[in-house]
Amino acid sequence: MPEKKLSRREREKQQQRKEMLEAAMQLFSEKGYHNASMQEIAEQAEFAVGTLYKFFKNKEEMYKALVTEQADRFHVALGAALEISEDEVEQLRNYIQVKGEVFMSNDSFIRLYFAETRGASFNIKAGLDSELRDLHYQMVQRVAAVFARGMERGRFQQIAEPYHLAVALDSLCNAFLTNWLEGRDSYPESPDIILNIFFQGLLVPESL
Amino acid sequence: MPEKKLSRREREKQQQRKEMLEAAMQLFSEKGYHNASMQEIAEQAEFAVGTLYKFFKNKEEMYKALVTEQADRFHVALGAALEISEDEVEQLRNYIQVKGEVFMSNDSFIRLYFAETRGASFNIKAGLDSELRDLHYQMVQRVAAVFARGMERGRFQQIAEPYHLAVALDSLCNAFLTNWLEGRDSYPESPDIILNIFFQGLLVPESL
DNA sequence: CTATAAAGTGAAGCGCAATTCACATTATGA
DNA sequence: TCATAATGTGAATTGCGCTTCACTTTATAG
Repeated sequence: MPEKKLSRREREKQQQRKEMLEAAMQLFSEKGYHNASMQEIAEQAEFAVGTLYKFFKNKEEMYKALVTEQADRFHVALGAALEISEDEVEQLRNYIQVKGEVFMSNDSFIRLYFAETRGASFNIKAGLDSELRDLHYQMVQRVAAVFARGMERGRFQQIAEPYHLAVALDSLCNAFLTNWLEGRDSYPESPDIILNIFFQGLLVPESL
Repeated sequence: MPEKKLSRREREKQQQRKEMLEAAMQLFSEKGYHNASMQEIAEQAEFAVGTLYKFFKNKEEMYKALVTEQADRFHVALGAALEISEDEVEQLRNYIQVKGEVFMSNDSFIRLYFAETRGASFNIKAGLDSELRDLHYQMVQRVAAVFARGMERGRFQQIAEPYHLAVALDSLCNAFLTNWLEGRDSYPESPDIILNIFFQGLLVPESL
């Protein structure tokens, strides 16, 4: 990573860009892509509209930059969570934990992310949604690998395909996060609440 | 239900209305609310734009009518699925089954429904999304009641709160449906694949 | 068949918001 | 200090798409 290569001016521009994206993030997540105007974003960021266009070719590019940059950050964090431990259960626990932490501290982003990856994305003509979905798919595959390894090692029972389990785990996290977003419930303090649903069989063994 | 009260003309109008909504459904689900124009919808439905406005006050009302009518149908079907059997496991099985069936045969609708209930809904100024979310919430509560009753009767173990289990089960279905929508995978033939994730504990019991 | 009403049409009006660009302001450095 | 370039500005332009409504077509009934 080139670090100190940046002149004062360049750092300043980075900062401005960042502030524009922050304003955009807030408005897009509040009102959606089509209901947030460039005018508003400019005001919120305390720039003139024209200045936004010095940084971004158009509204769509701005939105793309916003979403992809955040999504990258997010996926890097999730990936790292899977690397912390060698133990499969710990890996899953960390995944749930980090996913919750990152989302809860970026609730503007979470709205956009869900809108793009879970609802049909209707904001942008093409490309962005499939790009994000691929990122997400890769992440699910990495989680699937954890399940697979746990099975190979005899740690997990083979109650379903690893990929299905990964989809299931990820969707559980999302469901609880959505609930939290809607203020219906809190995201579980402990990842174990989510893990338990997987790890404990619900049905009472038939004792005929 | 008033049935045969309709004159020929009135039946005709119902039919026209239905065709308009079908065209709208297709375009909204393909391109999203803001990218589907009334012009296009009119062409698709083989009416003039003006005629659409004889049936719907404006674009937003049309969209609302579309989504709420479909969502009602859908929730009625789901509710009925829970009534088919007395047995808790069967009730859950039917829920999963019917949810899959209804969605798979209305894949245009599923896109809109997910966009409205799972992503942040940015299409409509106010009201619709919260209305749908409430419907959905009530459905989840009904599923939660099934879990609760199963626990009371000693059929289920108390591995998590009934409401959490219901959220979990519902989100699993959605995750598999989303996967199917994206063409990554098929929705499980049998509801048991989803149920197994709940009913079988994943972790191998420690045998020290 | 004719008059009247009901239904259907689509070109034109209108407002909104993305984008542009001529100008103003600020920074640079000679 | 002043000339020049880089940056920032926001009013004006532009185009799009919802909505309207005067008109045409079709149905009804006398």
